[in-house]
Amino acid sequence: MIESFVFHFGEMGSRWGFNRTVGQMFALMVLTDEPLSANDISEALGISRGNVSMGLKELSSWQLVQTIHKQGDRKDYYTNRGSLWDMANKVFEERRKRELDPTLSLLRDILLDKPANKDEEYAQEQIREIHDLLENLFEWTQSLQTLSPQKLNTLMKLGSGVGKVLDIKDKITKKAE
Amino acid sequence: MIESFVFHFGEMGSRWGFNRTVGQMFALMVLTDEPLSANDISEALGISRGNVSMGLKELSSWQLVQTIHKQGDRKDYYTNRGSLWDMANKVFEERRKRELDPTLSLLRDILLDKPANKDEEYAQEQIREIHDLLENLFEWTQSLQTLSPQKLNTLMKLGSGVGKVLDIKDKITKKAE
DNA sequence: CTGTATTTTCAGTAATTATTGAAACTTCAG
DNA sequence: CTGAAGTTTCAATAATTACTGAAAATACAG
Repeated sequence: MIESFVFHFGEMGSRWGFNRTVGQMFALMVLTDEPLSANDISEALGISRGNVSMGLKELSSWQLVQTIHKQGDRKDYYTNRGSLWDMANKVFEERRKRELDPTLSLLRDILLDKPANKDEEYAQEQIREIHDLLENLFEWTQSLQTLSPQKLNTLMKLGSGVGKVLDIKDKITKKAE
Repeated sequence: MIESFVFHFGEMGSRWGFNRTVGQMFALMVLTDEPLSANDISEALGISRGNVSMGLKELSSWQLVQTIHKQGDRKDYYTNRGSLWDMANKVFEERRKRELDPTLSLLRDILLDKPANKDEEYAQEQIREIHDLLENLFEWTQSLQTLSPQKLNTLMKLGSGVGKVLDIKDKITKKAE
């Protein structure tokens, strides 16, 4: 049971921005109550000690793990940091930083150039559209992250019903004019 | 200009689920008004003819390209399919299918098992939390896709202001009780 | 139909990315 | 301090993934 989960999240992990073993390491920590030593992880997953060290470094850069020191024990112990919600947030944010940020900044640069001919003009139009779409998306996801988990949950539960709520809001705003 | 965009989207493409050359091919088609022949693409990107063929196949499976036949010309021509919005939607949906679906179904399977001991009990609790979170996310993104582009745009523009709108909705619902 | 232009396939190879393991480094109990 | 226990680094290598190009398949103008 734990195995199949850990294995699967290794595969999935690669889609979420880190590689197989890093994904497995993280999954293992999430499913294990007790903090684990680097050796525990190495043995549980059958990977080298060095690989574990690199994986922990990677997960730290995502701020997904915390180190625990037991007194009278030289070893470091590791466990996942924060609630599941926090972790999901972290991954989300980190990916936005790594994927959306550089793209947006490149697009802005390109849009500063003057198109040299018809073709470039068309290309730039397209790029502007992409830029605007991504920027909207960027700002939106950013603002969603400032919402409390409860509010976000309400919003998610609302589903497409959010359409109706928007209509109501429209009416109210119009009345106020 | 076009080059830097195409190049960059090649790199980014890998994050969006397809590889470098497929990303570049798609970027090229988006920035080019005229439909392109497979040879055009091969030359423009400096990649082999066979690779183009495989890339087009991949992009078709994402329903991102359409084939155009010019009469009196044997060659096939290709261009991106649908508006930018449609394309973004397609990528989004396809990724949900490929990433979220299999994970959810694995999690459901695991949750059917009876935990054999304390450790597995803890693990299963964690898995249940993850399952619930992902399922909510899944349903939410699905319902967002049924919203009209305009409504979605309003929602995005609203940003964190959506919190206030939810409060208003709360009041109204309570009054109605 | 036929012959040729075009596309697709896929075995072989190249490029990239992940992993190991031994050496260097760090830490801290005694 | 010292040295053993522990961690990190990184060059070498393994595993994976992407790409090429030639051969097979397909499509279609004449």
